[in-house]
Amino acid sequence: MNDHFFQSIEEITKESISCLYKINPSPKLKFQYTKKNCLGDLTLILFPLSKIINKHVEKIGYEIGNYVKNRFDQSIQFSIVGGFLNFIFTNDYYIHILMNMLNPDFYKFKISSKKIMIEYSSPNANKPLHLGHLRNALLGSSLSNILEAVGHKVTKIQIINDRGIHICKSMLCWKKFGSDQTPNDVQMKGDHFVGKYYHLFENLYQNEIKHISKKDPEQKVDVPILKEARSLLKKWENRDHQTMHLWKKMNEWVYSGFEKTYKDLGICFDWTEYESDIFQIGRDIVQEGLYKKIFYQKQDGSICIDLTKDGFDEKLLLRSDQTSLYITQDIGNAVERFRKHKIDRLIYIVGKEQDYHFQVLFKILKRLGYLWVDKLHHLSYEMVSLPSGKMKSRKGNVVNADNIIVNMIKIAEKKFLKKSLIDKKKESYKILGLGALKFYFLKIDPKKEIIFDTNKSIDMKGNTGTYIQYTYSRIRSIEKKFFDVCSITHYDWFTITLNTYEKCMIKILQKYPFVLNKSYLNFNPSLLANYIYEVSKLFNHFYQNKKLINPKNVIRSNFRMNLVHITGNTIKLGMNLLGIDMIERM
RNA sequence: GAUCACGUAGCUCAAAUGGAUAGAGCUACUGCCUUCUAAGCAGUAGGUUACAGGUUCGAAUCCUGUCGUGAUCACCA
Repeated sequence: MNDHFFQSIEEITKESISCLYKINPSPKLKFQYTKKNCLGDLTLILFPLSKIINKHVEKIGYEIGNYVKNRFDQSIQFSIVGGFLNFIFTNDYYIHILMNMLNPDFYKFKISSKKIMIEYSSPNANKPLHLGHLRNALLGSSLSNILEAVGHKVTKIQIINDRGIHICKSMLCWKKFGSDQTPNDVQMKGDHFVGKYYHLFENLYQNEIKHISKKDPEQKVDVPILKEARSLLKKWENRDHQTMHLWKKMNEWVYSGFEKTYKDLGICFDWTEYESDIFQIGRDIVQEGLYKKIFYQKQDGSICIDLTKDGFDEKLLLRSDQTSLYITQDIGNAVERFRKHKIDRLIYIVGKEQDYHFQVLFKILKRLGYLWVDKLHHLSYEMVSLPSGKMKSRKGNVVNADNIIVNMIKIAEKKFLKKSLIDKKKESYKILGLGALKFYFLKIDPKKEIIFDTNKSIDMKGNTGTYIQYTYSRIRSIEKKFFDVCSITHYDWFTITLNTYEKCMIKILQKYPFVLNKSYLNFNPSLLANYIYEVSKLFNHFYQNKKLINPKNVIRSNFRMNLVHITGNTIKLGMNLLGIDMIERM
């Protein structure tokens, strides 16, 4: 066997250029996978080279092509179309690739090994998680998996907003109208229970401001119910015993509700931060910045930074009464996270409505002179909306995550009962329903809006989680069948002439590390999701057109089973990184 | 109004960061189960990539402008 088989064509091509044209260091080469309808497997784009070498593209193509072909002892062929040098793998080369993939090392990556902290989900402690949180949490969770898969050490955190006026609103209403009921008394999830009182407040408030004239909007802040909420906040700030007790109690209800939702979704965190613990941090840094004249103090005592030179406005960092703001906390928290945990990167998964906030935050930290500013990343994602438009809590059209989860599982059960589901278990419906839901959310590019139609629910055909699940179960079922009718032989595959389906499968399976890396570099799980779909689709073409098991041709059946097995593993590996469980039979 | 993001088939989404003839699924119609799982496969139909310029060997992708949608523009979070 020749070593060249496991050396990449890219490397040999690079070598050819320094050898043939004496260019050092060799220029960045533009490789791509050959387009579907062109002959070939890997393509080198010659236009940029032609400029550097100052020769006609075709001439360069022949020279490089021949060099590579010879170095691979003719097991790579090539053709030139326009400015594209297409390398064509021969039969043997494909078989070598397959054998390479059978080595478990193919799936072990150490692309990079950094300590990365990733913050996601981060809900308010006064209502259940909704579709927006669902997208956020699924993104964060799967991205964490992807980061780990390429070798990073990942710390997953959520930060719960458990203090402030909005928390006092639900507390107030429970005090007034809750008649001492607990979630248990009414058989409700704790977060839904508390959310009920939060919405009650909003309704009462809307009712009170209805009569306020538009000419005097300032009156809105003076309506009785809001005054009451503010006085409760004051009590909380003064650590009034009763208020603290109620606050803790209600928060615990909410957290137990969150826990259930997260558990259903298979989402977890390494730890949770609470704003009530950290909202004061950052004040020292603001004082320090003031001392260093990076910030300035206004007449009323408030502290600001002027960011107009950077295209932003003036930003308030500490109120005139010296209380801190969200940004104050975020400054302090970022500094703390780097100092305490010695992290190399910090990723915030937060919706795009906070793009400006993060731009300003990063700019302020830069002005303060922190060198790790470029290690911060805000992964911004578009909103989830309904066909009727945006979800707005005031409009009352917020779809909570629990309802969707329950609904999906129900749909799965209903649909699958009609089919010949082999594993008629509750657990299977759950996996199938949630898998469809998660895939639906993750296959879409984070920066694109998701329009979620609860009536249409989620498709089970075509580019869906269910399609992939079905393909996977089919694969496992074929493997079982194989052992019933065929025996295992040793590799003797070089006598086999591969057909197009087999070549396509090998080609796409070989892309897995490339796709995973791309997914990581772009912080984008949708790339992986779309790839898994592609793998499934190609497999189904293969399956429908070729008989995979044939007891009369044991060698070929063995070869195909190895290919099938790798396909199944790749699908499972990828889906698991998306946070989706797979079932073996359906 | 200003800033930012997005605009691809009737609908939902792709397109290897500037590459070859822009691809899938849904929907509609036509075929394929005595044979490894038909939740599948094969086929037909559907496009001036919002519009107009520009940059170069080459643009859905980069630049400028216009239009449309959304987000942000608090001593809110």
